[in-house]
Amino acid sequence: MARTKQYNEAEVLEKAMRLFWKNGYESTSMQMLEKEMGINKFSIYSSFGNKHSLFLESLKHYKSSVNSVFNKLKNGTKGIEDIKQFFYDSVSSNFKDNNLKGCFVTNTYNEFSETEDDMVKEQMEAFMTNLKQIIIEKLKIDTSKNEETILRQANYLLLAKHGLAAASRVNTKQEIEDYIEMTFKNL
Amino acid sequence: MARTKQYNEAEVLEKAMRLFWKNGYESTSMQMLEKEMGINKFSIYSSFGNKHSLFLESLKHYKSSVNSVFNKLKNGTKGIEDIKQFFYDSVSSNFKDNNLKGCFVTNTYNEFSETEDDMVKEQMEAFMTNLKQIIIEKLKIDTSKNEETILRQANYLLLAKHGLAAASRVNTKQEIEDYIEMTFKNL
DNA sequence: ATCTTTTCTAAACGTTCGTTTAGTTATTGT
DNA sequence: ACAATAACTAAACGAACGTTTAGAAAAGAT
Repeated sequence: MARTKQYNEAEVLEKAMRLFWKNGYESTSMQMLEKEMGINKFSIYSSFGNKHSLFLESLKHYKSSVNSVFNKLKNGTKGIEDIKQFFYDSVSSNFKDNNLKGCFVTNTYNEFSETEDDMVKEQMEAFMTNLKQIIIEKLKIDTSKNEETILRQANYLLLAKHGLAAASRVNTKQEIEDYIEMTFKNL
Repeated sequence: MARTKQYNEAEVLEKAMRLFWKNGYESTSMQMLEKEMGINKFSIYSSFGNKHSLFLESLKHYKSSVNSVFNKLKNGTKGIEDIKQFFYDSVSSNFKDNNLKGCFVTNTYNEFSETEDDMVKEQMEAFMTNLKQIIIEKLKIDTSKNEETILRQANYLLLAKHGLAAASRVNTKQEIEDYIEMTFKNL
C-alpha cells in the first residue's frame, strides 16, 4: 500500500459545514474552505469531488447533527409543548456559537429558492416535509382539534419556524425567546 | 451640446431593482443587468458608478416605491388593524408579480448579515428602526397595554414580519394569509 | 455643413472563481 | 532496504466576474 491520509474526513467535513452554514454557498470560496478545513484543494477534491458535492455532504452532515433534536421532538409525548421545546432547541446553537447563523437548511432554502438545483431542492423538501409531518402528529395529540385546524396550525408553525430561523441570525436571545412564547400563546 | 441619452435612468433603475430583488446582490451579474436593463455596461457605469452603488440606488428606489404602503400604515387610526393590513400589503407584490420575491430589504438583510458593508447596513437599519417606531406608535393606541407589553409585541411583530418576508418567497398565498391571521390572534 | 461633445459599441483589462495537472513527499507491504 | 502507491504541494488552467478603455456613431450648436 501507500501513504495514509493526514486528516480525518469527518472532521474536515464538520469544518466545511460550519463555514457554509455561516456564509452560504456562493459566498464561501474554495480558498476559504482550504484555510478553514486545513487541507489542500487537491485533498478536498479527492475526498469530496467538487464544491457542490461538498456542500451537499455538508447539508447531510447538518441533518444528522440535528437528528437528536428531531428525535427529541418525535419521541415527546406532550404535544404542543414538545414543539415549543423544539423551537427553543433549534435556535440554541446560535447562542452557543457565534459562527452558526440561523438554520443551515433554511438559509440554504433562501439562497437557493430561485435557482434550479435539483439536488439541493430535494434535500430541502425532504427536510421540510418530514418536519411538517412530525408537527402534524404532535398537534393531533389534542383530539379536540379538527383536521382543518391542525393543518392550519401546522402551516403556521412551519412559517414561524422559517421566520425564527431567519430572525435568529440577527435578533437577540431575549427577542427570540419572546417571539417563541408569543407564537405558542394561542394554539 | 451633443448626443442625448437613449434611455431613461429611472426606468432602467426600476429594472435593475427588480433583478436585484429577485436574485440578490451576488447572484446578479453585470451581464444579467446589461440584458435586463437593456443598455450597455458602459452606460450602466456612466449612470450609476459601479455595481455596488447601483445596488444602493436600487434599495433607495425600493424604499420610495413602498413608501405609499408605509404612509398608509402611518396615517391609519385603527391601531393593530392597520398593522395587520400593512402585513397584507407587504406581501401583495408577491402575488401580483412572480419575479418579486419577498421583501427586498429583508432579502438584503439576510444576504448581508455576515458582511461588513456599512452603506448597506445603514440603509437596512434605518428601514427597520423606522418600521419599529411606527409599530410601537400603533400599539400605543390601545392605552390598556403597559410599556413592556408594547415593546414585546412590537418585537414579536417585527420578527413575524421578517419571517413573513422570508416565507413569502416560497409559500402559497393561502398559507401566507393564514399565517398573518394567526399572528395577530396572539396579540 | 461642420465642429464639438457625449453616448454607445465592443473588445480587453486584471482578479478571482472552481478545477485540474504535474511533480514531490511520505508511508506501507514485501 | 526498496519498490509501489497514494497523499501531498504548488502552479496553472479556462471561464466568469466587475471594471475600464479606445474608437465609432450620433445629436445639438454655430
